Amino acid sequence: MVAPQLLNKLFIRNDGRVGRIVEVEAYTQDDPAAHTFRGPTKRNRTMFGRAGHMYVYFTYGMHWCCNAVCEGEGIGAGVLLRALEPLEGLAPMRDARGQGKSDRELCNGPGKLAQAFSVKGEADGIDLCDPSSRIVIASDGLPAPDDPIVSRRIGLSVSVDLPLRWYVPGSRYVSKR
DNA sequence: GGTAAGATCAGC
DNA sequence: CTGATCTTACCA
Repeated sequence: MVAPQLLNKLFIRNDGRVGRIVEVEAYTQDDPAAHTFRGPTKRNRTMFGRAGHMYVYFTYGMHWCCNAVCEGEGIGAGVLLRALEPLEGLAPMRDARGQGKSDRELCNGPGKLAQAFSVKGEADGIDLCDPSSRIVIASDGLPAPDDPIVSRRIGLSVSVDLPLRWYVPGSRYVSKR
């Protein structure tokens, strides 16, 4: 399972916005809660593509969410980025999120971090491992925690009990404890 | 062509 | 706890 390996990696936009990934959830194709459960559709097709690309989807009529595709071509699996610790570019994040937001409120939720980084549908499918991409995931040397907290995922109506959510112990930037 | 539900968030 | 808001996917 690669999901917890994304913890402590950096989510970087090439305009200077940088956040550290502190919370993730995993979705595999055999999981009824995953968008890929019933096979490829127009929306989820990038999750059936190459690993390391970004799957961006729109939900609840107003929110975008970012995922890292995790399995090889033909297998629909990914990791939802649920929260970041904002490190750089807090001003443009606040411009996107609304003034008056505390540091903690900028990226402590999947819809919030997408908004903070101005990620929308156009970003679907970009290669997060290609240094020339607008958005990448990279390491600054800080390894993933060896004692990540595991819990149930959030906001689901099926597969409610699977332990597929991980977050950095002690981080005050997770969406929920 | 109609519709129910949704990997959420902000405000009361 | 509830309302907002609208796309997607499934069914007829």
